[in-house]
Amino acid sequence: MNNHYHHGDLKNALIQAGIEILSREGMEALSLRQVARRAGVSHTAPYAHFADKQALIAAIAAAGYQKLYEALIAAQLSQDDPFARLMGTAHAYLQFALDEPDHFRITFSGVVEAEQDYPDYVEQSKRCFALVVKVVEDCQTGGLFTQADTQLVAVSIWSCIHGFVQLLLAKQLPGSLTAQVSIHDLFNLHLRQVLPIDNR
Amino acid sequence: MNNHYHHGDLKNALIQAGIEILSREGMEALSLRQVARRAGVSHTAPYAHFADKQALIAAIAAAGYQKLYEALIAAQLSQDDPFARLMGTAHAYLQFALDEPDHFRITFSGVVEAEQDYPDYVEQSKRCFALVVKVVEDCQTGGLFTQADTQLVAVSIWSCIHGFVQLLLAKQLPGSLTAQVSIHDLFNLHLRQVLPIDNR
DNA sequence: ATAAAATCTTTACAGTGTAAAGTTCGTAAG
DNA sequence: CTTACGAACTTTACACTGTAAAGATTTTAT
Repeated sequence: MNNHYHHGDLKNALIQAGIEILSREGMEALSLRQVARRAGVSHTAPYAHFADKQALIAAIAAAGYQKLYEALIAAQLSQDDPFARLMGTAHAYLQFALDEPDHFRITFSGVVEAEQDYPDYVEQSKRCFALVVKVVEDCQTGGLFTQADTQLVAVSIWSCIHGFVQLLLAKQLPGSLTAQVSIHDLFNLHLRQVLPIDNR
Repeated sequence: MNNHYHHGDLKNALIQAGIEILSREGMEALSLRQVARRAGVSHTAPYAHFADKQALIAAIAAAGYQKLYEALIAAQLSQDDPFARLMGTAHAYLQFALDEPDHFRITFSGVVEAEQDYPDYVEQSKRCFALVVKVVEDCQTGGLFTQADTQLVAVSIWSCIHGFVQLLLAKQLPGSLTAQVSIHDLFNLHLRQVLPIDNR
């Protein structure tokens, strides 16, 4: 019978509840007890699936990376031109951050301290970075980039978009810069470095 | 006599205590009660000087910006060449983040939600950004940059360094990139965009 | 069938943010 | 000089948090 025991898939329910709380009430409201409440279990039930709050956050962060990965994949598949793919990747990154600012923030918060303890999180992270590297490679093999060091170019591009998004979320950019407009300018500017001048 | 009343400069003592806690024990350990304990007052004494925890964090963040400002100023004064100043600025930014990672993080955490409620914080923030804009301007008037839009170039540069530092602190960059080495490469790469090719 | 393991609950405790009311002290007005 | 007041601080109180410990229920393995 349907007792309070054996929820079925509590682990994922907790992660999902956490994401919903982030979306509705923000980071401050994310507590183990609130998550448990929303999932309809006692406040210590999460400990059967997560060692501590950090572990739950790591799982939520991994889910954030996964969502980001899917958005990036979708953006890349919708474009043929390598440069357009790169641009679409940047937009998708920004869009995720704007849609789910607190989920985005917790994903990159560095709250996950001993990241080696959460292999899921590490793997999702690497997958995303690999996606950026790949699109950069495509640009290079397409003869678009003059720069040789793929990894360095990828880090440069990722840093630029990530920094922009972070500063935007933290409201540390001059108000005159609306997100949707300036991300395009910013990228055109940033990418002009690695492209032979003006072939787009 | 020296009763527990009228500490003298409790407000600043609390800010300093908070910074020390960040330095020694990290963000998790930063609580009003701990701060009060370290300052040698009761756990509600801070409420005479700060409306709530947010307000204390805003003050700590403002202090972080101030410290960053001083580091940037020092870096800029030690160089004559505009490009060297820009490079020094980037290094100083990174150095602050490496020296005091949690103070840096809380400064840019976006934890300060209603930032208009903390004019100190806003002003320190603007001062720092103005410093970046100024060094970019110097580069432009020195004929170094081909790009016209100073503000956009400044945002691009700031985003790149900030994103790199954030990703580094969150350990989201491939381990092969050691900070001190790659910040130089990254900046050479990033700045190559706005400089007429290869005059350094 | 029974033991073991996994999942969940109840109970308990120390730590947290903050509200409320009381205490002490500097200071300004009479 | 006194007195009253307001600022700075303490004590007390409460709801909430993370997490440890022990008990209850259900599944799984032997």
